[in-house]
Amino acid sequence: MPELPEVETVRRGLAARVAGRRVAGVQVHHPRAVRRHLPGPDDFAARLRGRVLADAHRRGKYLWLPLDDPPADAMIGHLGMSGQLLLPAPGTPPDPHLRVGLSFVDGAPPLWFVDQRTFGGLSVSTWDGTGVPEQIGHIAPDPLDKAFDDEQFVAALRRRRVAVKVALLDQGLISGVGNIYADEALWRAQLHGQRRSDLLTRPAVRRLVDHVRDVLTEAIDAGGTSFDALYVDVNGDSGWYERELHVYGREGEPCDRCGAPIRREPFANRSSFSCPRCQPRPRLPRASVGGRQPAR
DNA sequence: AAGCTCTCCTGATGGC
DNA sequence: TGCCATCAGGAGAGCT
Repeated sequence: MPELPEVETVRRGLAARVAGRRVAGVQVHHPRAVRRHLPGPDDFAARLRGRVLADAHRRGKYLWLPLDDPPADAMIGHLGMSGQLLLPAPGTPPDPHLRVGLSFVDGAPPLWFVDQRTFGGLSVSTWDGTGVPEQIGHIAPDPLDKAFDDEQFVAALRRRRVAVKVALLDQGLISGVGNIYADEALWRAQLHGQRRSDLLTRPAVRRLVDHVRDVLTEAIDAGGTSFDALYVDVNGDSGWYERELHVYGREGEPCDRCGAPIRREPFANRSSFSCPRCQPRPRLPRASVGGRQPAR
């Protein structure tokens, strides 16, 4: 599940091995993979052909590769749930989930966008070389970005009136955090995800941000050591998951802090994992947040 | 208008 | 054995 650390691992691989290469050809095998490129697959291919992919940037879970010679625009990538950007060694068998392939003029390994579930995608967006490309302008800075302002985030979160986990997953408020790292950060901060954002104290939110940053940083370090340069295991059985996760996917196992069995609860059509003792549920069931009261 | 629900997609898994 | 339901989940469209 690519969240910020997995995407950062991919970015580093692209920066090291793709930057500077000139695109020879583009094959779009599945139009859905370029659905965010509104002019369509042919236009997508035409805008890349002959251009140089220069460098690799990231904000949150989005990647972009500036297009050079001449410098203008950028190719944007999002891995969604199951996307991979791969540089297959010669002789690698074709992948059944190959959606887009880029070949390069120097005969270097092609760049494959492989995506089983096609939640991710590629596109070309206008970019003037400053800030972020137009298409991802609505994405907030991530907490590892110099542009991220802790106090501004603390204030913005407390202005909202939502479950704190909803705020952590809102990419317009703070980017890069997904379901797994949200649960891990909340466990570290000893907060239940349904705590209301507007009722948290400033110091509590500051602590939470620090935990988010720690979790992401530690995950990048682990990803860097246990994954190949460009391969992120979408099945989630990387070393990091086994070794470091405290709550996610650990229902029934003892809390590493207090020993209570980890609980799993439904959350917005998915699951949340937490410690029932370290992270007590808020007393009032979400007041006006979350809509419907139970029928009576 | 902020907050919430729904939808996109495929493969693994479990119940009957 | 085989079929169906459920789950995984990022993000944006659309509704209230």
